[in-house]
Amino acid sequence: MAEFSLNEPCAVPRRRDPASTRRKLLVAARREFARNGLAGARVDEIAAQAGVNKQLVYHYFGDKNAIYFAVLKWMYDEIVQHEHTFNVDGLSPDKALRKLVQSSFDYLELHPDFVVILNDENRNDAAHVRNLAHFADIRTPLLRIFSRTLSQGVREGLFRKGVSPEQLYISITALSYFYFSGMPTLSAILGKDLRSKSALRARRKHVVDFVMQSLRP
Amino acid sequence: MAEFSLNEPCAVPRRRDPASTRRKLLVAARREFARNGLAGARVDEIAAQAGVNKQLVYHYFGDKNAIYFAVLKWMYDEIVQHEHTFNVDGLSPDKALRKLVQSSFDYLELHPDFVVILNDENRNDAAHVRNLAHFADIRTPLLRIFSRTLSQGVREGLFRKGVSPEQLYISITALSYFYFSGMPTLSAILGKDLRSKSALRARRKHVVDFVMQSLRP
DNA sequence: CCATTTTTCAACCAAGCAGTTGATGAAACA
DNA sequence: TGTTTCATCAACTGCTTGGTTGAAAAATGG
Repeated sequence: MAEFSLNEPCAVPRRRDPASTRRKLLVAARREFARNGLAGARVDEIAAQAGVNKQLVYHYFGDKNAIYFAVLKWMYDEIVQHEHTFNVDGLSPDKALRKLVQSSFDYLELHPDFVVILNDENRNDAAHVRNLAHFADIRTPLLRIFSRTLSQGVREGLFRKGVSPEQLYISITALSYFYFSGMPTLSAILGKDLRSKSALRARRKHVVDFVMQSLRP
Repeated sequence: MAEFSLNEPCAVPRRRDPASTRRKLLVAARREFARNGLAGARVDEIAAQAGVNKQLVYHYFGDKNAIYFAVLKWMYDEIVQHEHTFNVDGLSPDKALRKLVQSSFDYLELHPDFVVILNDENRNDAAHVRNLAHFADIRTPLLRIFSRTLSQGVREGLFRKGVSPEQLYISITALSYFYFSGMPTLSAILGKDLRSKSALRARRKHVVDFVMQSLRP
């Protein structure tokens, strides 16, 4: 009987490509953590989705927590990079704020993984985000832009006085974030699909209006 | 050598008290699910915290999912009951809304478990909440009160036109909910403790102002 | 007091899981 | 070409965990 092994070298021999393997693992991990959270995620599943052996998770990252941390750092870098592309120079404070609110809504719409992983991080008492703070100033660039825009708008008489930039930052984030983060239960409660094109458009408009109206002098 | 068993009847013999046992299990489960989510929660831990044998979880509820569902239903009943105590009759729409916004903030402050369990439910795509919808109309009473108050305020010229009650419901909830749900990461980012008395008071005031200002005609 | 039902429990099991081991073979470089 | 380094893998280990079993103890009811 002829020996026939599934383990012989493939017709297309696999190449050694550590960078690509690492990246594939990160992508798979992000999906898996988003779907199931840190506790619910399965290392086997991450490896399978990445199409590599489970041991490589340990080889490249150390353990489950370490790859989770790497995913978190990756997401954070993405956000900071994105926020650095914001350009509101030359815009009046109200136009600028409008644009910023829209941007933060759009970002969350395009990155559902971020929302759900951040939720998990919060349940875990931000243990890893706190750790991230050792590497970098995690105060997002957006907060600084908000502060500048707000105070400039107040000076120009476009916005009312007495609004704290930090509170505003939390509120603007909240209005968009909660919509996406609570979408499943909200959809169930309201009995409509909040992910539909029209629902998204309606929410986006409401959020912008709500903020701008609130800041009127 | 004298026999000495840890299993002999206790000095204070345990009483059979199914109702109390069930309740103790629910309380423990709620804590455990809040701390670790559905996937992360340990049935052994629930039983231990309740001070009873693990098998009682299965005896009274069936399986892990079933007790999770029971916790969810319990929380929901609590909320509905709480919202039924709202009484804004006789108040002008603006006073009424102010009171409602404060109440929803206060409720979340007093029920951190609720926030964190609802987050988990959302990550699970609201699978259980959807199920809850088979038992009852889960559209919360609060939504109806909002609707009435809003339209009355518009009629009386106290609020601007064109605000959808559903969007308003989402926004008011968002402004408070996100503060609590995102507290760990927000605290890390802003570098201050958002759970402190003064921070809570400041946020509460901001939320109320933010909403009321936004609704001005 | 005895039979029956309900509540409680310790011990156990099978499956699933994070993490380990030891080997193979491709690159790198001498 | 020989040696070293490192990416890759299959198979395994030990522990955790959801769930089961069979029976003792407490109430119930005659």
